Amino acid sequence: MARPTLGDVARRAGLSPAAVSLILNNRPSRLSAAASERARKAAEELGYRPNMAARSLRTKSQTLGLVSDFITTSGVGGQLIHGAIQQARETGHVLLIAETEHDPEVSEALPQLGRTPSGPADERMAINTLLDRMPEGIIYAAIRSQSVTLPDEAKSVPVVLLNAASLCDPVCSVLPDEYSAGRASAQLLVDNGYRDRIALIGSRRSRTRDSSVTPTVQRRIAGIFSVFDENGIVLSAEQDCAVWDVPTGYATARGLLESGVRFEVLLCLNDRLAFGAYQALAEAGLHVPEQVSVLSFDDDPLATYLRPQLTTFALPFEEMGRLAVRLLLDPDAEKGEHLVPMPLRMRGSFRPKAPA
Amino acid sequence: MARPTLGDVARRAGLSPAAVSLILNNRPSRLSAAASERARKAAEELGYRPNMAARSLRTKSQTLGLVSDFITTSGVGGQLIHGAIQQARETGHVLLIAETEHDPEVSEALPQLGRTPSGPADERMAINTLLDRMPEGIIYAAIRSQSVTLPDEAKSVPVVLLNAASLCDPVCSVLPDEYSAGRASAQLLVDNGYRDRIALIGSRRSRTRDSSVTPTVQRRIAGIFSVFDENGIVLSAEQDCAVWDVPTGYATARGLLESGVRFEVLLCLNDRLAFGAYQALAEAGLHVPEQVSVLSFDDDPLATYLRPQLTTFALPFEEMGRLAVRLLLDPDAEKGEHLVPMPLRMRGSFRPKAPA
DNA sequence: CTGTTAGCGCGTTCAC
DNA sequence: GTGAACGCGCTAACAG
Repeated sequence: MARPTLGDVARRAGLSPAAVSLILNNRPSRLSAAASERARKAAEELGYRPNMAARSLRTKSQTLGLVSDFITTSGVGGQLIHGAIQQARETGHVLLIAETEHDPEVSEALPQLGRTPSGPADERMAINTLLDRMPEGIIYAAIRSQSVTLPDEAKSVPVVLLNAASLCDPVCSVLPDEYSAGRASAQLLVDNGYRDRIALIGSRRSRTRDSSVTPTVQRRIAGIFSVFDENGIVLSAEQDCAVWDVPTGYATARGLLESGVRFEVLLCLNDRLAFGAYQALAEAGLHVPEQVSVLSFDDDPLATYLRPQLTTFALPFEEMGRLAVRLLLDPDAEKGEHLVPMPLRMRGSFRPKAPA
Repeated sequence: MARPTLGDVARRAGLSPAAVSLILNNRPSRLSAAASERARKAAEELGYRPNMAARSLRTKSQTLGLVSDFITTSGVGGQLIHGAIQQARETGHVLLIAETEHDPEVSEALPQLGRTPSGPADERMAINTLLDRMPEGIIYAAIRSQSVTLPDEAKSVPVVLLNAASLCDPVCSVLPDEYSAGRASAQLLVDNGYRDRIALIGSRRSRTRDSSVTPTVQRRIAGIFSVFDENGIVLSAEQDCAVWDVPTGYATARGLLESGVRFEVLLCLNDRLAFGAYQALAEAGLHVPEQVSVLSFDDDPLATYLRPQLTTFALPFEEMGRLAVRLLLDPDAEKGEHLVPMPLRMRGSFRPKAPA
């Protein structure tokens, strides 16, 4: 009743294990067609499957490691993993997952330093636990860090950074194309007739400690302003937000409304801010999109909960997960940043400017 | 530069690999203290770590498999995985994750049958891919099925069902304690003075095809009514909902308001319904909790986005993940259902009944 | 007492 | 077509 081994198959086929191995792996050899036939038949009948643990000792393990510090956070970790699993499966690979108990406070306190050179202890531990299983490569996923420094341990196998970049190590890293999405959002306004009465919520002129905001979103902001600048557009209002969460969105939008500034478009730098803004707009009796169009980023699940649903540029987490696996398995993959487009989810909160 | 092996350590310590193995594993043996010292020192200096792939051939793999059909869904998969990883780490185990491409439509179409006896092909494939790595056990997580039938493949190692139950196989299964939570919600109303003017949104008197609703939530409903019945409480209104999503919550609550039924408490059977209800209440100019207290289930991330924040009974996914791993590793674990309490998250949407 | 050798577990690969 | 070695670690039997 135990799992059949190569030896079992060989015995049944009247061959040696070596012969069966060659046959089942389609190795070039001069084994007779009859022998091949018998071997395959025996394997089939026994339901033989090679033991990967044993095979790993000599060849590839067909296993990839994924280390992350945010599987639990914000629900998006799931999408990233989902994409990676899907892609891995296409090549018969399986994902081994570990989490670092990354203390957000610590990494927030040292934003410029990134991490200490050798990496925190538990991070090294997590990576080592994976390496012990001989993965073919490791995906290093992070949410709170722009400049990751890889622990030495990680360098013994191919590494791809997921949602993170490294300043020191020459590795592949997969990131959302924030800059292009920023540009696209501004361009969308221009193309639809909006040139003034545009308000923006969530800029980061001042330093912040909000751990939920990835440094890469600075590119989002840069993209937005690059298009506005090119078109000579000046914002009616630009509100800094220290934190990108719902209460802040509410408070900021409310402040904006009370200030008396008029605007027809509200560009929110993420969906949670937009959610808060919706609450403030509703309170003020303003209708979306009739009186105010709202545009946002992230495509958080809540974007479709809102009424009207939120038009937003999606963080392409699933596709990022897939790409990370592809890069990991591709020996010719170019080092450096690989940007994944952030697709526009056009929904009810946005409409073209009404003719004057 | 290659990873040091047991042989490397032995050579450096001037011992045989066998001796070093005995020492590093703290096996009872009569090796001298001096030899132990040397072996440990050599291992330390080389940064030796045993190769789990090789070790798996002889002993335990320290690896657990997790198969699921919903990692990607609703963001809660992450919490389940998070809990499992945490618990696994405490015993030095690592998680191997696979996803089945489970077609919701198919399983919805056959609710009574569960799954076909042998399980869908890709599910078996996923399980086999895991088994090839010799895990010590497998966690089988599902979201859309009450009565799972395990593929034969899964029976060669210990199995724990996570968020699923089986009618045919005698296995451990981990479930949220929906019945108790249902009772607790109704009891909370009673204890706070509410005996009438209670409306409920989301009951399931009629059949449904909503794939987002686990059959176990029937217990949630049963729990609620058990307490109401015990206390002779009759609902002012009870609204069926075919789907438990935001638009349905909105439409249902709106219908309720338009019907003219008066209520001081709105008991929603999940947070998405509650979210929709909030929208309808706001439109009608009703304030939460001053005029209507709202109580719900799930503790979806959006529960804290709402204003006021939603009082809700949380699905204890992280703890469920932990428990699944504990049960898997405990040879004495009792078969059958293991229920995890659903803790009350008391927030702003609920307040005791005002004295008359 | 102290430590080693030989063989196992499973699949792959090379020399014959 | 096969025997034997190998990858790595564990353990029963054996030798000093």
